[in-house]
Amino acid sequence: MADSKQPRYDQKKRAALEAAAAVFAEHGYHGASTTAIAERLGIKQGSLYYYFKSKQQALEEVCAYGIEDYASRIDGIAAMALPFAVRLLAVFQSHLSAFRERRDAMKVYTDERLYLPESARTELHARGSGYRKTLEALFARAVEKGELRADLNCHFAALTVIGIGNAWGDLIVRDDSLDTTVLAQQCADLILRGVVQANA
Amino acid sequence: MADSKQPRYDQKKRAALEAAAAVFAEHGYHGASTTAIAERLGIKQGSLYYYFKSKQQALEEVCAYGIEDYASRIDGIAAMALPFAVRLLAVFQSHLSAFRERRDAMKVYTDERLYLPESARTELHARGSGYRKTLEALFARAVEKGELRADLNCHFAALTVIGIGNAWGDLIVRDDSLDTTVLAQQCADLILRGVVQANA
DNA sequence: CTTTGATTCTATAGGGCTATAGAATCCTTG
DNA sequence: CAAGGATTCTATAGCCCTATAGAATCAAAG
Repeated sequence: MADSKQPRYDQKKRAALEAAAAVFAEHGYHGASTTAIAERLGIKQGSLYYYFKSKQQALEEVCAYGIEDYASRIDGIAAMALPFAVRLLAVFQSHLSAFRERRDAMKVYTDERLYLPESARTELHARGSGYRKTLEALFARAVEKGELRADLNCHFAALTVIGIGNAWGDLIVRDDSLDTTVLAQQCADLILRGVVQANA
Repeated sequence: MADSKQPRYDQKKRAALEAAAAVFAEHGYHGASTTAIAERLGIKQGSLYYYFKSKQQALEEVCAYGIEDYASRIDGIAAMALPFAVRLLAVFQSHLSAFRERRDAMKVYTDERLYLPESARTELHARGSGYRKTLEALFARAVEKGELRADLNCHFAALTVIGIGNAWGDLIVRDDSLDTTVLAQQCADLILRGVVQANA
């Protein structure tokens, strides 16, 4: 009973989440209509409220879904003992593939989460700033070990890396032909070495 | 007659543009109501249509206003014969102060222009991709001169620089305490030298 | 003071949207 | 098949929104 019913519901709930993500991503939260989300799911507008209490709750869930695995993956990267260069590559790789795999939800998380009320944003904010802090610590440790310049501002560097990831994520979402693996390598390479001639 | 009337109109039209920019920036295009824009201007909702043909046209004008000086300034930078490092700093400086000086309009340009119909986006797109091409050429020339690594992907580098500028611009808009001069220096420094120890 | 054009106001048509309530249908299980 | 819960549908209340039309007000010029 509970075995056969739950999976069916969960499956459709997931589909509802993805439909909401897709419509939010395309039209923005305010520009999206519950009718459009329902249509994408193949049900009528009113039926959507079987899965979501309200439009706003749908946004909350899409945002949480978007950041979920993206945020958790960095802990894995931080746990491994690897050279900084490898870790940084992994960070970009993870960031960019999150945009590929959950493109709509990630886009919604980055672009639409502002429209949530303070209370709803708090939990999301914790995940997001946890990500930033972990990344920052990753830089700091590499500086201590002498892998990176001693004068590096780690806070600045971490925010910039996230910014680059989001900027390319935005482009990835709109261009399927972009190769995330190549892109991640280019990003890591740029941040590591800069653009100046090594012997200059 | 034409001397005394036009200035009065132009002044208020500009104010209307800035009111629209502020409300679009805060609530997004779809989330913004013409009532809110009018209220900020101190007039009634219906009166707004004396200045704008439609809500969409207001968005177009705000976007154009946002990108206007930002896009034109890079031509000045490209025209001057200066070392690449100085130019890159100027690019970041110009990009970030555009977000400071026209914060709302710039934010609207970057976040909301997608909601314009194709036709309206074409002209804006020309300005935007002109900016990108100029920046790309700037990188390419520096590579030719041996100032930068020969293996640098200039297209990638230009897009990343723009991405960084927009990412920090987003943060600047929401945090007045950030110093754009310092930030521009940090950005330029990071891109030029990277994070790795010079003697590593 | 009167005229004339510029600017703003009031009022409203017409539409779309969210959320709810209750009926209908489906599907499983006994 | 019959019962009961799960899922979807129909219909609608109630709200806010954009855009327009025509009246009212203001301000400069004669």
